[in-house]
Amino acid sequence: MAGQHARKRYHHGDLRSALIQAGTQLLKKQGVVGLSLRAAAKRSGVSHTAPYRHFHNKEALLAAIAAVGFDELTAAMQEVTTKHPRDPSKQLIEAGVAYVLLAVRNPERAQLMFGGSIDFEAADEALRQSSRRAFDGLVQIVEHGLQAGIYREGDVRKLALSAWAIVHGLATLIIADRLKEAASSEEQVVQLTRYICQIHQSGLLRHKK
Amino acid sequence: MAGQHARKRYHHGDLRSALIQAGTQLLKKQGVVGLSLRAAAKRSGVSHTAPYRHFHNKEALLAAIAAVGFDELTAAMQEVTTKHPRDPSKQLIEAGVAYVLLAVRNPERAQLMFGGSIDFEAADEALRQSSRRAFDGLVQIVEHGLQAGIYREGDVRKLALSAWAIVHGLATLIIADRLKEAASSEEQVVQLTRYICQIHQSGLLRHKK
DNA sequence: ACCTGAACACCGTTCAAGT
DNA sequence: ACCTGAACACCGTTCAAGT
Repeated sequence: MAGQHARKRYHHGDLRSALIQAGTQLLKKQGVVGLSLRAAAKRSGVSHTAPYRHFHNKEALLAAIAAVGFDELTAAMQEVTTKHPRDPSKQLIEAGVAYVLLAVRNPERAQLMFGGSIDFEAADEALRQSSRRAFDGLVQIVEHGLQAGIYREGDVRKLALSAWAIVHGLATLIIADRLKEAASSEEQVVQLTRYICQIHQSGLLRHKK
Repeated sequence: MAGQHARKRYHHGDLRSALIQAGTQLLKKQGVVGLSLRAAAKRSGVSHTAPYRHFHNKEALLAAIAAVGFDELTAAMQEVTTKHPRDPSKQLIEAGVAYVLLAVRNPERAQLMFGGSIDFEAADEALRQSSRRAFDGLVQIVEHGLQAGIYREGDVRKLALSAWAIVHGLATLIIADRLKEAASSEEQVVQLTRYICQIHQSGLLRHKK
């Protein structure tokens, strides 16, 4: 009879986590539009003003949900790096694949992370760090390539930015459903991402003219 | 004394255009969040239900605003092509610059165009065409390069997609304020875009190993 | 044809009050 | 400390009714 998501104690216990979880579920099921503070509160069995004890406003909840995504992304990058040690070329390609896969597997959350609904300048320090760590993972991979002498000379961060831009663009285009025919199955997405990343990496390489 | 945006006739005359214009202004001033059907109606001097005579729902107004952006993008691409005839390499770089500049000069609208708030699959045929034409402009530029024999062999659309992804990603990152230090002035944006596009294009070129 | 006003079911946010 | 309920100023959308 009791609400399935409600807790019975007056003090919830861990409302903050419950709201993040409820928000993530709402996001997955109803999209960014269906993610409201009031709905997350209801789902957590709490009044619609309770969230304000834990989040300054709606954007703070969105930021917390996005931060989880950036942490997962950072973890995925590190996994790729350790999985292919001493092969910076493969690291870069597979980091790209990981980036795009994370997006297509949770497009609603990716839209939150990448879609511009969150003002990163004004955001929580926690979110800023989470998102920066993800980019730093990419910078390190490019750094490996530079140290191995396979890439052209240049500012590491700018070279890494070019890699970031191409996977970010691809991920964004896919989740915006702009590439329906070219990237419908996950397998197609992986193949396409590898192809695109290889073109890019070939631009990064030292070449004899 | 009369509302500055109001018209006096019972029939507005061109409410559809007025709403698109009002919406575009609201978007520029208040961001996507401030763009409501009710606010656009008020600004056009009309009741809050009048827009439904011209737009099936809110998303249809958003789509109409975005379509203007895609048409401008297509025009910018064509301008680049005619400005640098018989130089597909320069065409590709400058098309990238045009793409990114269009975004940074109207970031709110770009967020609408690229941010995933619009479901392109379900959208108006007009919007679908507008956005496809913009991509086709890029495909043509890559096609020129292939015909000139400067690029590696490959599926035109996939090669063009790689170019699309990198400028799209760069534009998206910039308007999401994720590149504050590297791209604050418009001049910096142009330089950075050229640099990134050159790396990418170098990956597209035929190379002697 | 085109527009209005009332109504409905939602929002985010604030604030005095309760436990 | 943490939570509630009422209140405010908004939304998008529908629908009978007006010109």
